[in-house]
Amino acid sequence: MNMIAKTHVDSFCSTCPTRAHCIARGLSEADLAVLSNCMRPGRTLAGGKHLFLSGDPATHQYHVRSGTLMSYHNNQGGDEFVTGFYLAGDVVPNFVVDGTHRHSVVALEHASVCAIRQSPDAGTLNGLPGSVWSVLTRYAHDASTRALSHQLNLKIASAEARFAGFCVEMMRRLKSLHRDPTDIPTPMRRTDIASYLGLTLESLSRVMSKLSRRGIICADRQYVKVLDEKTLTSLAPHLS
Amino acid sequence: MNMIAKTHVDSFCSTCPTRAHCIARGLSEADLAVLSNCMRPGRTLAGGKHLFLSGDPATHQYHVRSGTLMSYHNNQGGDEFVTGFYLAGDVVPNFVVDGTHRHSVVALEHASVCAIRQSPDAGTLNGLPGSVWSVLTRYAHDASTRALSHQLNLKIASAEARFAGFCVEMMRRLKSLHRDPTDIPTPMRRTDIASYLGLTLESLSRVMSKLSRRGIICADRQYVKVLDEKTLTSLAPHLS
DNA sequence: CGGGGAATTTGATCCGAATCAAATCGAAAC
DNA sequence: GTTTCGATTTGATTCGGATCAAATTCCCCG
Repeated sequence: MNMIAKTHVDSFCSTCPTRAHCIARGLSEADLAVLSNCMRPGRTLAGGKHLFLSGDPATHQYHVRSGTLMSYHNNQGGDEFVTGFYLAGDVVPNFVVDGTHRHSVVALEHASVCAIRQSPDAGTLNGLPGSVWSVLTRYAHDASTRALSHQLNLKIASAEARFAGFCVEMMRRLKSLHRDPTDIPTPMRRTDIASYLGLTLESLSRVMSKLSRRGIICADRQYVKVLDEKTLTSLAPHLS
Repeated sequence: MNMIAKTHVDSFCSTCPTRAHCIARGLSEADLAVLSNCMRPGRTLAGGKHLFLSGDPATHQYHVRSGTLMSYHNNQGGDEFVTGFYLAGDVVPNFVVDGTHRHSVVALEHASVCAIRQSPDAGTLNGLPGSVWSVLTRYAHDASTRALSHQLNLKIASAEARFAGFCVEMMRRLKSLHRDPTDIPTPMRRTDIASYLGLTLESLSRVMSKLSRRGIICADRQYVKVLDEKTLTSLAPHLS
């Protein structure tokens, strides 16, 4: 994978042209010096080259120093979705499940990025407990992973697929909490679910009625009981 | 605002039922103790109560300890979009522009959350330079803000509004880089933009042709020149 | 300068979700 | 138990984007 090319460390934050607009904006010279200890040398990419590929282990968090990057996700169904474009100063969002990237990032033109390690090297922490570091980086991972996953769901035109995606997503979370995934609690209103899925209340209702008639779910005001998890999952092929 | 209720600090991570599933998962007892110094006492919310409202200053990052929360965004157009649901262990994404929240978060049922300060209190850092802390938290802010903004764009059905939203978003970034916002570089293919917007290549092409005919933009393979920024912005009313 | 192939635009038709409208269900109050 | 109002379901129609198809433009290369 060779995620971080061992290029030379010449100019870092203090000489960076993007300094005023990146996540390190507003820091003093002294702070920048400290920060440099936690950052890795910027990596440069020729247009068309990948920063990382879907499936690579997620070890760093990146932000753009110059150029333009693009991220895209390919599901097993074969279709590909572009999930974002990134200019100088932008953070490249992490879409990580089980420690590996779930989207690929490619340079659209000559570009360079800065990197910060998910698990910092010993010695770079200046006294910061590793636990605090890892929790802070997990914030960034978790929030963007969830948001990107939902983005994919919204790009699916079919109302049925969107609702199935919602159920699959909820089931995943319930599983991770060791709760029964086939009992999806719905303390929110139908209107809220519809709004979340970018559908009208009526469309959502129709989809739910149809799935109920087909014996795939059984909906109640408080719960959605999943009767046929396999079929329901197959209706949301876009979620990898 | 009283964002953090001064409730008593009884049980923290070490006695938390969600401990195994939250962002602090996998940490040792010793690490949890260190982490507790950086965390604020959990806040409990009755169903229907807000964790924060759109417009409140963004001072903390939250994750859910128990219960269910919902986030929603209301733009000036008056319509409201639900942006997410959060269960125990989930990170509540920050949608922050200029230091204030751009979405509201409400408890759907009795819930409790843990909070970590954006700017840590002196004394909680154990020697950690504040710069590193703020950069790490900005990663989380920036990534989820961008993703949530795009989510809103995808919920807009109209192809025209989506493309306008894309342009507005790009213009914002160019402005923050002090580059000419009316010259949007497009090093990506039309297919990529269409995929990003959840449209077909043909629909995107039609929209761009129409806006060109109306004299609002002038598109080239490499650039989109914005001729009438005001009108273009008015076509994307969903982006606040 | 001309040829070839990919990228993009334009056209015609179809389909599914939005919209408008009305009926039914359900929980809380009386 | 009944009333009542909001939440949800169901129905009929409309509209916009997807799809299928074809023309055109733009580059790259010889």
